Amino acid sequence: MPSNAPMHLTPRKRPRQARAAATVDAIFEATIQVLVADGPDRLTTTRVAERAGVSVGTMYQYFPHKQALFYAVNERYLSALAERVEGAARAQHGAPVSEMVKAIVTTYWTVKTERPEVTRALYRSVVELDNESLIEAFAQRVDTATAAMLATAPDAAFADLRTVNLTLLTTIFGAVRSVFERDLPPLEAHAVQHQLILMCVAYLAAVKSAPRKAS
Amino acid sequence: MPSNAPMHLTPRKRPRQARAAATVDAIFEATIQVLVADGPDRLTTTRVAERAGVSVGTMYQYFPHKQALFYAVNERYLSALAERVEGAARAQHGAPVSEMVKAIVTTYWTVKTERPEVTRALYRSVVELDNESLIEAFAQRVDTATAAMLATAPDAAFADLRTVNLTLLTTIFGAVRSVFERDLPPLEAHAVQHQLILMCVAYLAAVKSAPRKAS
DNA sequence: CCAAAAACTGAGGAGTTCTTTATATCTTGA
DNA sequence: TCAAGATATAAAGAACTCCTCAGTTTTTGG
Repeated sequence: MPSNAPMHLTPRKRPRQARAAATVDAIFEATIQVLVADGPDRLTTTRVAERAGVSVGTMYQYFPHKQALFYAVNERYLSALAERVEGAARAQHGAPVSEMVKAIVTTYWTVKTERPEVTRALYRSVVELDNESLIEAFAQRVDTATAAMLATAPDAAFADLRTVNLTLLTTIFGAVRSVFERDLPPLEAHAVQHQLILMCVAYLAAVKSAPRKAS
Repeated sequence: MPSNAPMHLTPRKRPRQARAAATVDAIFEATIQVLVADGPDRLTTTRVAERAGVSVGTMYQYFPHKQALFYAVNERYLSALAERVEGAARAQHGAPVSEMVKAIVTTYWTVKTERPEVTRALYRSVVELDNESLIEAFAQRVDTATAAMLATAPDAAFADLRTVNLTLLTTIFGAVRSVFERDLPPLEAHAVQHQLILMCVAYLAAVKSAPRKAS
């Protein structure tokens, strides 16, 4: 909730009464629903308000403008996602790398797949705004968590942990996104998930204790 | 150019005179420029026309509506991209898998990086429309090309070539996209590119001649 | 050279969308 | 209980946007 978001995107005021908190929640929920049902460019303030069962004016009491709403929704989502991955990473401290990889891939994949339409809708919506800080913050959190995890691996050490970790995450995030974009049928998606784990494990085995980074 | 695009997205008429061809080109170019400069949701018919140095009416002579224009631009781009990758794949028939991987990754990465702002702009814009058929067609082309390539590898055979190929491409496409999304600095981006090749090679080594697909 | 075909123009109608604001209603704490 | 603060409302203005069409200009082929 407390965020280093660009100021122009921060909420206008916070709900103080219970009623207001419920309203804000309803607005968030409505935003996602509209996003899922109508797509990012049919998301209008009126539509969201209507769906949330409040008037437009109410929305503008909490969010200075549409973008801020968008931003807040994505922030929430990414924050929850980061939390899950952080948890998974923490749970694997000291485990063999193959277990680590498996856990991270599975967790990330699972979260993204739990509500596929939402995932898809948000993948599409992050585009609409200056998402740099959002992505950055998310990446930072996960980066840190998995780097710390990898450092505790008993069966491998990495000369350039930072790069290895970055590559791993880039690949995992990207692969999942690709699968969504191509809208692969569950069977193939699942197969890819499995192969992705193999791939990451093979990669880590190949680079572990390797000199710097071979040119 | 002849495409199996949804009919409602097909061009209205084709240019017959040289002048008209130039106009259409200018419109394409302008679309990309506006996309780069102003982003997808500030892309308006007026703005594009203005930038292209033609009147709005002219645009509507060739494209039935904005979406069709969008679609055409992306189709062009993806088609060119597919062509490059196909070429690279063809050139590697019979080469060792490590060379194959290197060539594909490098080619794809290079094309995407040649004009980074354009790449970024289009990554953002594909979202705006029913891009399924677009992505599908692109993926299909590349899939076919790389599968054919991999089948000729002298130093490896794959029990489930289809899945391996799919995984490979999903990963490569995704990783590149991720790098753009995170806006990694050139140094890190380059490092990841290198690592990605290692990763793919390690993966192929791990699964080659393997039984079916290990559960 | 000239008529027919092709290409181009751009003002403006019809419809949206964002956001403000004056007003009304609800909650809370003393 | 009741005033003050917190919330909610909905009408409406200003600003855009998409797309059309009646009319003009350019190109082409004979």
